[in-house]
Amino acid sequence: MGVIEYCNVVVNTGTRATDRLYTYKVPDIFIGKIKIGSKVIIPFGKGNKLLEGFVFELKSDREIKNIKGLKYIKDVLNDDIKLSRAQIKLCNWMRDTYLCSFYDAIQCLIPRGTTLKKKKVYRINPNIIGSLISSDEGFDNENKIIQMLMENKMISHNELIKGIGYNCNKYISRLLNKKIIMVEEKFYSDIKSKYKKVVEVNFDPKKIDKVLSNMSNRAYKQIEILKYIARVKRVELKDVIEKTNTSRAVLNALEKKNLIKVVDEKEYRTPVDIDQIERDKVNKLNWEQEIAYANIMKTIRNHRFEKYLLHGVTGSGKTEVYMQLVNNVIKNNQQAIILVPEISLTPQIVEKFLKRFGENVAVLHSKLSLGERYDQWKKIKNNEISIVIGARSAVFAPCDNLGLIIIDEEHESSYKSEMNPKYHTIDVAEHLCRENNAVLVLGSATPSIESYYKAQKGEYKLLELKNRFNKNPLPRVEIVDMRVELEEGNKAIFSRKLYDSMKNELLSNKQVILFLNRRGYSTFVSCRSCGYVLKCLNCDISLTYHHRKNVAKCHYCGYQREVPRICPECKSKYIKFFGSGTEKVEAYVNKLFPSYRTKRLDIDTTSKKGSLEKIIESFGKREIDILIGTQMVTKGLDFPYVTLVGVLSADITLNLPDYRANERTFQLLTQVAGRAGRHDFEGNVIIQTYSPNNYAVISSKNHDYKDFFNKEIRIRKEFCYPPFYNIVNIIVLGKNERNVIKSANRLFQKIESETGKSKGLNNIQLLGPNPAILGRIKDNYRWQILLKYQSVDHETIKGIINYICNKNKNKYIESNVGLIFDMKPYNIF
DNA sequence: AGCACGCCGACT
DNA sequence: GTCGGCGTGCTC
Repeated sequence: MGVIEYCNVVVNTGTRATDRLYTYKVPDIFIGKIKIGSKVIIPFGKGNKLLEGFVFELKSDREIKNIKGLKYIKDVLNDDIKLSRAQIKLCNWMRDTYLCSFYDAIQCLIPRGTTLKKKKVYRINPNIIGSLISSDEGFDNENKIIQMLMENKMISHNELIKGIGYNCNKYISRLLNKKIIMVEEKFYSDIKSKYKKVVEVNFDPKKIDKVLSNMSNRAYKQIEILKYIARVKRVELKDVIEKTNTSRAVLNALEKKNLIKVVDEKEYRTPVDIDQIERDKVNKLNWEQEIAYANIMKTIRNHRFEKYLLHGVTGSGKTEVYMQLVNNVIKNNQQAIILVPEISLTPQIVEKFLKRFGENVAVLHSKLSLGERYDQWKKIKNNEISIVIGARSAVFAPCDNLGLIIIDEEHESSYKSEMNPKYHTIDVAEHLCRENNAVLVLGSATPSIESYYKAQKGEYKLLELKNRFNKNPLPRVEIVDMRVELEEGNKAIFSRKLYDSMKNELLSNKQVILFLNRRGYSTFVSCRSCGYVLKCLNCDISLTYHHRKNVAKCHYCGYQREVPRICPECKSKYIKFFGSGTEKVEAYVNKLFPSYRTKRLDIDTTSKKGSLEKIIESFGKREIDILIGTQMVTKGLDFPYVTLVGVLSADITLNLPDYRANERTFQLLTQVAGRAGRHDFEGNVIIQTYSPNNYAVISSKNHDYKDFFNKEIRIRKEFCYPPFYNIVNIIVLGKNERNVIKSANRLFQKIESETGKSKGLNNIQLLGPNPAILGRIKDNYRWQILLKYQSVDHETIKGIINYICNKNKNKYIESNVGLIFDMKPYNIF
């Protein structure tokens, strides 16, 4: 191989149109310094605009076909963010898997705020600087600008506005025309590394007496410092000054005498105050935990890639298993990533890890500042931290030495990104573990149908924890048929059973959690008398009620119908859209139980920073008797005095316009029920519903996951849903509605003909093009095309979509019409 | 995205 | 005969 003189760069132009590698020549000064993954500045396009890019490949002259006409790399930013080879591999994999651009993928892997921005800076034309004085009299503002530029060599546009005012543009352009001043563009980033000054001893500390004997008697402050520094050897500057009661001047004198060294050291901003946290001891595992632990440990020790599904009932002690696995991984000098559905909703698991592992844990959460995030990234990259805990984006933590990824509550939909690229955390984690010969552990009390199916097929190794950690029984679950309540004259949202139980528990000083599920934007049409729900005949999905047109619509295939006046099933007139009215629940509870303390836990009451923690804390201290909450109460809460959980209506999730509605219901009911009776007191759960015979409701009452799985998997097969079939959603969007519709139609036809031509593709369903349910977002019209096909055909279909939509985009798509791909949609909204 | 090239109509 | 409208295509 010849000398590395060329490199292939991904350029950040901000469009998909330039989503490929561009070859640049490496100037001599950068040969050897430029690495794969380096951030570079390159000239691009006709105007040679300077842009940021990342080196994806290095090439020798022999490997480059078309050498003439190449431009040169302008700069290599070695102090900036750098991608590892593994990360570049991950980018390529993401682009291939999710049909996103290189830069979409890169954006996931680097800390936010590190993408360089540009600003205009002005300076005086150096050629005229001598002849400037006393000319141009009478132009006050122009002179003022010149004055400012004489004082500071360079001034940004913003600073000029501050000094002169918003009308400064016209003076600037006059000065530019007269060639008195010049403009140029400068790169900057929102994040700067923070440095601290550190003092180091610069003589042999053992020979301190000799050094001291050479000091003047008058230099008592210097002597003080020398004694101190000989003992500690290295200390932060501000600490020496404080401890020895001296000043910077004294240090300067010592520095001059070469007795100490003052160095800049990168300082990390630490978002968690570790000292405040008391440490926790290792708990002994019970035999079920021990089996799971030993199984996984064996693979970790062998450095083999393997995927485990840890199916453990609520309260079975999965976290303790996680922590002991992590402990072994870090002892091996490897890194571990622990993913949780949402960091703010799972403070208890985060706390457990901090108590066990202290400052070796990086907690990545959405409230970190850009600087904190950047520091954590660098710390992980430099292998100074071994454990990363965070929500889905933490899967991209730059661990070069990965041994283990744990995904807790793996069934949660928050692991699916709804931003571009619309990745699934489990897929990314799987890829990373495969590349690193690491182990992936998916944990859940209610595994997703897809994961459990994979476990059955042997793709995941299944490990089970069937008992609660402290041998407590699972709570007793009762179903209340709300149709009967209506029949017997109770039109209230509380059944008599739930009301009585609440009264009982509260009287004996216990706590109650009420769970209600509010999904404002999607309501369904149902009969309060018989429980009948309007569904799509093709898709077996609840129809969504649209207020404006008074119609019910299918989100999958676009089928729509009028809302009937009387129930087609039982002829009653109680058929209408399912009103949430959930804001009223709190008021209603207050009216029913005026002497008890009630608190609501939802997005409204927890939007303020720290308010969620506050509510949970005071609930833990039993300052609240009744906690009313949305999904937030289903996760992770672990309080001994909670003996009753009431689900106000299982129907809201049961009738989500989604093929996962039953799965979601089973998961939610099981999770929320798991909050009751975790410690010394027995737990009770009451589920109110209009569909008491639904299999999801019944299996969750019986705590029977397998029963639910067996019924659900049959329906998935029958109605052609995952895991047997896969769905792809292509969103066509743009500001011009006519162009969007035109493109969507052309795209649809092309996909139809291409998939028709491909041999061996059976049972493909193409739905659309339909306007997306949220038809207009940020001034963009959105239409969508859904493809449903057998999972085995995924690669073929992906190839066809990529060929039509990316490689030949401008043949079928109008300019300024964009495409977004969702290769595994969770929500068709 | 931007920027140049190019083909067509309006106007000095 | 020239100026400028915007559709088209490329960016190492």
